[in-house]
Amino acid sequence: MIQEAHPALAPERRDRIRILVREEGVTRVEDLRKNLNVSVATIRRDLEILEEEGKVKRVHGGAVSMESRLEESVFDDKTNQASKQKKRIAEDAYSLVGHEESVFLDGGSTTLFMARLLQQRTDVTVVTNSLRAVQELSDSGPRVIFTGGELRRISQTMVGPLSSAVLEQIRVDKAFMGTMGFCLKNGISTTDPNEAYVKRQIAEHASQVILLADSSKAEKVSFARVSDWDQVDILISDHDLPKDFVKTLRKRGIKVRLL
Amino acid sequence: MIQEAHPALAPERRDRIRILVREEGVTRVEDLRKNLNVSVATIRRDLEILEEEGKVKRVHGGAVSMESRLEESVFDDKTNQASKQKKRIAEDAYSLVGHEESVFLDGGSTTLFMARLLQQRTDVTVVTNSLRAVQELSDSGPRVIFTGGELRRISQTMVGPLSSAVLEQIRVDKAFMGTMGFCLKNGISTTDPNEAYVKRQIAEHASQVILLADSSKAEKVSFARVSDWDQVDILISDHDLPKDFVKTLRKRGIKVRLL
DNA sequence: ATCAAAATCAATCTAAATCGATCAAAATGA
DNA sequence: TCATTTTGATCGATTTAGATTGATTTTGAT
Repeated sequence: MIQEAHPALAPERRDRIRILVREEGVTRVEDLRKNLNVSVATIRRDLEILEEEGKVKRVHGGAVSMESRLEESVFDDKTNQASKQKKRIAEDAYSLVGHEESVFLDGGSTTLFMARLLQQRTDVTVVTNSLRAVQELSDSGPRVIFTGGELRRISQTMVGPLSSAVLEQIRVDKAFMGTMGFCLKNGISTTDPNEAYVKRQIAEHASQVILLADSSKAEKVSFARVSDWDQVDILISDHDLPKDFVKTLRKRGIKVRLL
Repeated sequence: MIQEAHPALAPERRDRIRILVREEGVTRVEDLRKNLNVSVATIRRDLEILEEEGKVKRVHGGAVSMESRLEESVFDDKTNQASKQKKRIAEDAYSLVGHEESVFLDGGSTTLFMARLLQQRTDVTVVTNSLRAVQELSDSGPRVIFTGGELRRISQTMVGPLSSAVLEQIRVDKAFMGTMGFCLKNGISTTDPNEAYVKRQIAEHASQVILLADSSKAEKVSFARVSDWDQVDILISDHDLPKDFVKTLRKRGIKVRLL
């Protein structure tokens, strides 16, 4: 086996693959092989792992990124474990929506599943800054209030100061929020400061804040800080969440629902 | 089997097909084949899959897009004379959009054609309260500012007091407005008072108001009054507009462009 | 309306690319 | 050193794409 001077460590290589795939949208195995100077077998093994992690979707000849953009496939991908988890969380969250309540729906795939469930309801009011959520509800369903603002294409959400203009004028019973990461020490965080700002503002205008996040987001910290745990009333996650993590949160008075 | 240097991955190719079909409204198999450099058999197989996914509808000789629900009614209908007229008007209106300008796009099918044209531009800012326009521009294109508000399902626009909260904070160089009816005596009118209110507000915040309306709307009066003619700077319509109608408007200082 | 020619389609088959499983070689860490 | 993990190579199995052929649909002329 011939190795180059600086053989990348496995996780490092996988991260490079993930980024390459994300940047291209889709990438073929052969291109990755040439790029990383390893055998196709290695690439395949890496892709297999990345698929389990929900980062990419494997297709014949290569892989499609599941991060950002083209992930219209979140719905299609029924086999994906991560996707199933999100769906379960969304269903549980939906069960919390009471009669004639008003709710806020954040961007992200978990809340998108919720939007789909809310299609059946006509007694509630849904406030959202997620373009996809609005699309789900644009034919029929509840009353829909959309926060305006500037379109952030990567997340398909509306952000920025103009969103605030609308948000300042409303209150909701329950805010269902997604997140990119949450940890005990630093609270909740996401990638974009503008989005973080919108989330923070919503949290302030909601009677109850419900965080939807599968365990893969645990102990991860993103660039933009959203809020501390004292803003959160309920966390809905899954059983892979570390026990002491759950314990600590409950001690702080946060209801934790594990699915 | 002969392969070229960079054969597109199957999902990538299908996505390109989906987009090509969406952009054209309807596309023939043969055109897709030439575009993508694959055999017709492959195109057919792809269309079969896209049809299962509900993205396109297959017809003899090609496929029709099922996305952007408007295709069904408006884009589809290439033979429809009214539709052609609207497209011409939209193209003329688009030619008025200068470099780095900010424009407002109203709801309605004519402005939707404009949205489609604006997809290519990245130097402008588009403000709109039309959900469909945002959908057109959600993948790529100019900066998009969406007015928030309550979703009015029938027109797929955002209306109500919350829209105002955003509109009050912005100004545009040009506002492109559709209408349900316009007549010399009563000015411009539309069906819904909420929408009329939004239009009025936009007109006040635009340096130039450009009315897009084919001649079928002439001398029609709808329920909700939008504004008088003195608000309008340019009218783009077609040659079927009565001559004295044009004359009177020009006398009042309104530029009239007939196509 | 009817028919025939042309175009398009669906089904089948073949070749090529890709994949998954397995095993051997290499690297890693105790 | 030896055990463990990681990587690379091989080979039969699977998937995909292109070509062919007969069936179906559309078109245009009567």
